Amino acid sequence: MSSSNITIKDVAKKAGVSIATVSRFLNNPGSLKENNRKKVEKAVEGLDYKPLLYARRLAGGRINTFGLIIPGYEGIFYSYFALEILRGVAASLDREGTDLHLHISWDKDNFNSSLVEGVIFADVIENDQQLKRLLKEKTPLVVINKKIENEDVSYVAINNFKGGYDATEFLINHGHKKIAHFAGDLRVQCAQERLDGARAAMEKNGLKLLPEYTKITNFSRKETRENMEVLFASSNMPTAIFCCSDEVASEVLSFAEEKDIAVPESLSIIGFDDNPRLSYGSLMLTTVRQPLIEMSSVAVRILKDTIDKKMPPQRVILDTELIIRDTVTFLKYS
Amino acid sequence: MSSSNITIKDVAKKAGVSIATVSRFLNNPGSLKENNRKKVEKAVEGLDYKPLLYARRLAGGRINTFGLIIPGYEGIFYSYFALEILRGVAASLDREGTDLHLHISWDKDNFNSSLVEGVIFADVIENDQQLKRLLKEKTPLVVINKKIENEDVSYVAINNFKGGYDATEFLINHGHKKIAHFAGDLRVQCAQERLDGARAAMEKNGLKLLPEYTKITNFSRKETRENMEVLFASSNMPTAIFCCSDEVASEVLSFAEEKDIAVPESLSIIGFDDNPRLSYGSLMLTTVRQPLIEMSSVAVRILKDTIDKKMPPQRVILDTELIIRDTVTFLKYS
DNA sequence: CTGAAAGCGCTAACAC
DNA sequence: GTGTTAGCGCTTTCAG
Repeated sequence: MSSSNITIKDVAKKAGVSIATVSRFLNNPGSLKENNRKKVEKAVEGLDYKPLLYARRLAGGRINTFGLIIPGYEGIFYSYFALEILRGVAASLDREGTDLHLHISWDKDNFNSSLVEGVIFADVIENDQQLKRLLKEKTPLVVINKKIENEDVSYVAINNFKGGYDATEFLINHGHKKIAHFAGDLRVQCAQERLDGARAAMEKNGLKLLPEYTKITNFSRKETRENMEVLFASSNMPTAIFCCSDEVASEVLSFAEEKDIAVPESLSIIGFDDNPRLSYGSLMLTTVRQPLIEMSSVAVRILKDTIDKKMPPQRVILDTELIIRDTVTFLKYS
Repeated sequence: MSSSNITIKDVAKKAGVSIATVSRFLNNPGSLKENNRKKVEKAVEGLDYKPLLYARRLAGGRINTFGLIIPGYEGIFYSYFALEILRGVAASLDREGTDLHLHISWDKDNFNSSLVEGVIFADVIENDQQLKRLLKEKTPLVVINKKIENEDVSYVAINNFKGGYDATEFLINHGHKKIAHFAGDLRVQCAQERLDGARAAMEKNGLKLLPEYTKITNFSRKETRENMEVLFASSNMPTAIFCCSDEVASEVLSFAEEKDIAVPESLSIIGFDDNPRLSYGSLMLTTVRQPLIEMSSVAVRILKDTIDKKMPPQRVILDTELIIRDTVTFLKYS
């Protein structure tokens, strides 16, 4: 229905060769005699012929398309993280002349890998089964943002633990002791790791991350606000908050503004992401940068290598970077 | 290589029926006898069978995938427009259980439609040939953001002329006469239409959009700045600028801040897009909102209708809305 | 309602 | 180098 109807046969007839020769022209032009190559080339162009990729694929050929699976998990598709990964992957693939098949994955696991040559997971959240299935089907794949240790699979992630550690220690070095952490959904690996890092930094410095200062926001603005309200109502506000994401930090910032809590004088804040939305204006967020674009391009590179060169799974961990801006200050001893 | 290897044959054997029956089960389960349906169902689940979509497609079946083509045109993939269309289309398709095949289109026209059932163009910029080709191939398609009048093709666009007109008239109604327009690349239809609208509003009110106040920014921050510098160096600054995009308006805003030009007191500004990035903070941008998400979902619906119900091409024009915020004020007569 | 069989357009042995 | 031919896994007549 949606094809131009000209097939390899038409090209063969017009060029006066067999369909096998046309196929060879398509896949390995160098193997043709100059003379034939020209004839076929002319025929292909004259007919504006494009091979039917699914037929090619069925016969064992390449289709030059990678899949990108983004977990349906809450608002992740609207998160800075997901969009940036999407951008990065799309840009990298574009450079390679590969197309992108995007799949938002809910609980159904209805992704059919037959339309792609390999798959990139933008994190794995509650879709481990899907990952396992694709692995079993021998689909070449690479996971971004989650370290999968119990399977033989490529991943590219960041050192969330160190990111959390550094941010928290930075706060401690500024004299803070009453430090809170607004964590993400702890079922999400990076959230747990950031929390672990924060906790480790506290303990390393003879402090403790108090339970009443450890709040689960699930990366959500709404839950962030609820937690801020609880904290604010208590008579025991922390002097600094390390947040699991810039989005969460942004909500803390708004809350502080509403309640006239001076930032950073009365409350220091650190985010996580380096979302450009929060890097300009009169109060720029101090945050932990994660190299999302680089993660994407590394993932694409790895996937290409596993497909083209049948390279074994690779595991890459990239570093975060603390970006120091306006929202942290030395604690005033009053 | 990336398939689970279980085919319709295996299912048929396990269920004790013919492959034709399995095929029927897949496409129209209602046509089977209760008894057989159950047997096949059990076999499919037991084997974790997923049909190979390319084989299905080759045999004439459905694959449930739409293509989205975004022009490679400069930084469009990084624009608010493109990302929002992408989001909107992805969200709509997700609701329908349809997958998305994303293609960034450069000058090569190497998009192969055989992997999709229909195509959505996020604007058409210097890839008219591609559009024509797909049309010739009878690929079901719909164009977003460009009115294609000389072909029989569906589109969903907005009334850019009216958007430009309203914005400019709003400025005029605030006493402005020295109004500038920072236009986009005029080869892009919406840019031309916004300019036309601005010009019409001026003339309707006995004014004229002066050549020296009509600047081509090509939607780029850099060119916006260059134009601002020229304007600023001249002794004849406008009192208001209507910009072709929020991005451009944002650059004007930055420039004004740097040069201590008070906004809106000395310079009123209107953008176009309603990019949320500029809708908060201490100075919120007055702008023309275009319903990008709605455009996306309408496009998806039209495409589905043309494929499923073979509906004829549809043309939809949505309205813009002037969002009044902080950056326009009445001109002070000094 | 079900089975047999003929392709869909292409690639990949296998001969020549 | 090139042509012939046998499938790839599925849908779809066509009989029964």
